Amino acid sequence: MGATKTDHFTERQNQIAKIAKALGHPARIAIIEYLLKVNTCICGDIVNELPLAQPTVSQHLKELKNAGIIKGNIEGTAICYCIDEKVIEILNDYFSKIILTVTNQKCC
Amino acid sequence: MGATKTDHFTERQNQIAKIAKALGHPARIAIIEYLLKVNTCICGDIVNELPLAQPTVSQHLKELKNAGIIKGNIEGTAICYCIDEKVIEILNDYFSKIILTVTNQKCC
DNA sequence: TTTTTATATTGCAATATTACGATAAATGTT
DNA sequence: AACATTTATCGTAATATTGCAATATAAAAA
Repeated sequence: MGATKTDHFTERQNQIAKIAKALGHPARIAIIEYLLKVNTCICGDIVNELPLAQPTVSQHLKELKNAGIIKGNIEGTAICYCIDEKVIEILNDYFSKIILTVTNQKCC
Repeated sequence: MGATKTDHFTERQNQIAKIAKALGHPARIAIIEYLLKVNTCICGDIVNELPLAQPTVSQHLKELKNAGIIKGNIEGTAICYCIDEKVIEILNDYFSKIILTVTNQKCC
């Protein structure tokens, strides 16, 4: 196997899992932190920031884009990347609700 | 390859990625949502809630436990599982900060 | 003690992910 | 046009993940 049975779960569950999965790699977290640090969309330059080869970084960027976490605008030779707040907001709302429920929980 | 180069990233980046990765599967999201729904630690019963075989569920529970997202207390024959708010709080804080930074960002 | 019930572990097949060298594609520069 | 620069894609090797049947383990119940 190795293939996730996505059709057995709700769309919402698959959505959250997809976003979380895209964030489930330190290189992709590092990319996001870099985009936050420069505090603007950055054109080029991401490859030099990471300890990985250019095709690997490109692949990670593709996955972040695919999950809707970042967006890229072509700007001449380079591509401008920035974080798409919409998706981060979805995650944030989701976990906020979890926190609320959990803290009201009578538990072990 | 297939192995993540964790030693090239900060401990923090690896920590966030690890938690996110554990949440990156719809079955594990479904488990968490079930734990929230019953609103208490649940003994047994998780297997019947999911459209997956018992060993598969056991494996997903193990991964959630390994990431610190849930904790399990042995209670006779069954095991009581519940969400560990500490880890969810780490994620929530992390994404809250991202949201704050992103919304202040002048971007494409 | 034997049986039942609940969960974990093992072993395996199918598929996915990670990483990178080589190469392609696209655009700006000379 | 020829070249340089930047990012994407292809191909491939190593490893990880997913899922389940079979089996093991552990504790309660009979």
